[in-house]
Amino acid sequence: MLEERKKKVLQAIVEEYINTAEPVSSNAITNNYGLNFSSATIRNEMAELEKSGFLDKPHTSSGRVPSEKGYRYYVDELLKDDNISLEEIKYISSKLETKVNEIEELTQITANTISEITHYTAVSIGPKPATQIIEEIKFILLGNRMLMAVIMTDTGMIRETIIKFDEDINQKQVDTINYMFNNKLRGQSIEIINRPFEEYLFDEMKYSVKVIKPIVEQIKKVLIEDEKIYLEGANKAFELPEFNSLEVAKNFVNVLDTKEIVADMLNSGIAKDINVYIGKENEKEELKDFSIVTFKHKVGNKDLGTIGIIGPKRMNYSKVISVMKYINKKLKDM
Amino acid sequence: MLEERKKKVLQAIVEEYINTAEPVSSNAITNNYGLNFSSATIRNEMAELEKSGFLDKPHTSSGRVPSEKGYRYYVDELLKDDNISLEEIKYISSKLETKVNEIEELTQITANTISEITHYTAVSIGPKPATQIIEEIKFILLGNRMLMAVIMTDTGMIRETIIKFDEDINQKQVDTINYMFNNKLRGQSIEIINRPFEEYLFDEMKYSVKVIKPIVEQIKKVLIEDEKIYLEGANKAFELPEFNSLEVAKNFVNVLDTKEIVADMLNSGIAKDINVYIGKENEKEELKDFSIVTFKHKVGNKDLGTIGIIGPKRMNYSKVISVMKYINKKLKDM
DNA sequence: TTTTAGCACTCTTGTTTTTCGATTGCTAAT
DNA sequence: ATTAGCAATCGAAAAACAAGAGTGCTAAAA
Repeated sequence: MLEERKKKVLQAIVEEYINTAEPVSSNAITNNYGLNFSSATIRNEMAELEKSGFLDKPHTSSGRVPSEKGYRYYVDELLKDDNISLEEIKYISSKLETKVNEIEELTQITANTISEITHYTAVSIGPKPATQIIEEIKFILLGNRMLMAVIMTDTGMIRETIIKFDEDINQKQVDTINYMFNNKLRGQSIEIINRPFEEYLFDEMKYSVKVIKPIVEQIKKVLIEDEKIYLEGANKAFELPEFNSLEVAKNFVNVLDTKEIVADMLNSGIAKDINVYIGKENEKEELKDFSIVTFKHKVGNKDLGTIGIIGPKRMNYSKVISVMKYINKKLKDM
Repeated sequence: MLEERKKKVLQAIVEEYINTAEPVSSNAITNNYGLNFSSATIRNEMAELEKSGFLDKPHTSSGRVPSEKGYRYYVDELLKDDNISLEEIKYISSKLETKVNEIEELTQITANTISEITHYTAVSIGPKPATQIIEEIKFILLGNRMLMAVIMTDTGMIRETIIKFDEDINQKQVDTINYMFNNKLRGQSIEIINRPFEEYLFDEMKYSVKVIKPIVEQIKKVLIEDEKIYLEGANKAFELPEFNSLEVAKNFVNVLDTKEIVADMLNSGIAKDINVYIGKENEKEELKDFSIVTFKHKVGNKDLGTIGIIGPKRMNYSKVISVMKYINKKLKDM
């Protein structure tokens, strides 16, 4: 679609801009990026790239800046995804070999690793409840009026929650509850918990609404409503020049502080393992000044959690995507 | 120590500055705050207050700003701690009446409430491990190679963690572990876990290092190393004019991102229920531009968690302290 | 003795003007 | 098709200026 030289010019401008955060002049990329032409020639190419929407110009007499279309073309067609050094590979390996006890811990460590290598802020979230199957559920009596429920799913996720009662319960009752719930829930999708709780009542009606209802409600809360979101390296963003704008900085803090935005950001884009959203491509208005790269940690069809990198549109896509691809391979091997 | 009128002037300047964030001129406080004097008189007082270190002047021809000494005097001597409205009281009550299952949840809700009412950022941390007594510890077998340990303490804190093994364990073994650990740990301070793990070995040596060691290590990790910190309303700070300075904003995000700073900030100052640290009074260099007010949630001598408010030195101490005092009373009644 | 009116002086803030330099687009030569 | 050359454009930084807010001091008033 673009001639070879135009591609080179676009790539040069994107990469130069990613490095410098300054509008790129025709002079800056001549005799570089394999562009052995005079600045005048480059200028002509730049003018045409601007006309077709790949570049923007902050003002008449300034250099060029990639437009969102420009970034998109770069990401889709020009970017190299082997931008990862031996040291980085070693570092990743050492981090991922940490012994973890739970799947969500691994997702967190991965997010932390990506953040450290790319110097962008990372957020992570556990697997989506809807896709998970309940493998076992255990009730443990704590004291006389407290029950802990531990739910294990097929993805290796373990969630626990505490339920308090107004009256004493004994071990025999707990055994029955254990049996009842496992009978109803084992092998079912987590979503089943959304059904009216009456369904959990036994015919015998031994265990009344008083006992069953709070259990179901609490399990629902912890499994479906309470999406745990982890944040890594929020302060890293403040080193970037785009954060000299109060407006942008404020917006950023706001986004990270709003759970719903982050959750949405991570949950959109189911298609691929790695998804890139550039500026206004993001559904959420609040993210229009940022780029997001999400990475779905999957094994087969099983969703094990999602990690997102949030940074300026002038993000080092090549580095981020390279690291994610490498980690993806690494995790699949584990 | 200060004459009555000087106190009034100081108070007026502190409160005016808290409201406006602008240096306070002699004119601004005449015929106000009970100061029915001409601006010239006030000017003389201000000059003397400055000489004795209670006020600062950004430059020769500007109004006055409280110094840290000024704020300190205000907090210690002048501040009113009944700065709380009926609506606020109602709101607090409704929030604190939420049914919680765990002590740390209550601390979080309290932090959230304080943050919402004062519009400052709140951080919270659970009770200090050192002060807690282990009441019970339960081990639950999950699958064949995983153990969940649930530890309950006298403060109502419940912590759970998962331990993975390389080989199968059976229920009988779990029962023994249960018995062993409760035997050793029940009624002891959490700190006991810091002792060399060999002490947990039975004479019979039935359960080898292989089993005991990972359990002790994991419990140690979750109880002592892993201080859970919660953050409420980080974005609120960005509404304040002092955060227009990139420097300050950056510092702030950095502080909140560094667990150790926050933990230290919350753990210092054991003396009173409510502690105020103004600017450089904070031990940590990073906090020198901020004021911290911490609130220790205690029942008797038992530490149940700490909540901290972080904001500009120009903090509304009166509001913050009033709210905390009210909440303190309210919590004690529960 | 205390308070206040009056005024010169200081310093910040905001605005306008000027300067400087980077970069472009176009034209004409290569 | 490429490039050298150059006028034109615009922003960013510096300089110059004006306005205003506030002080400190002095001398008069209470």
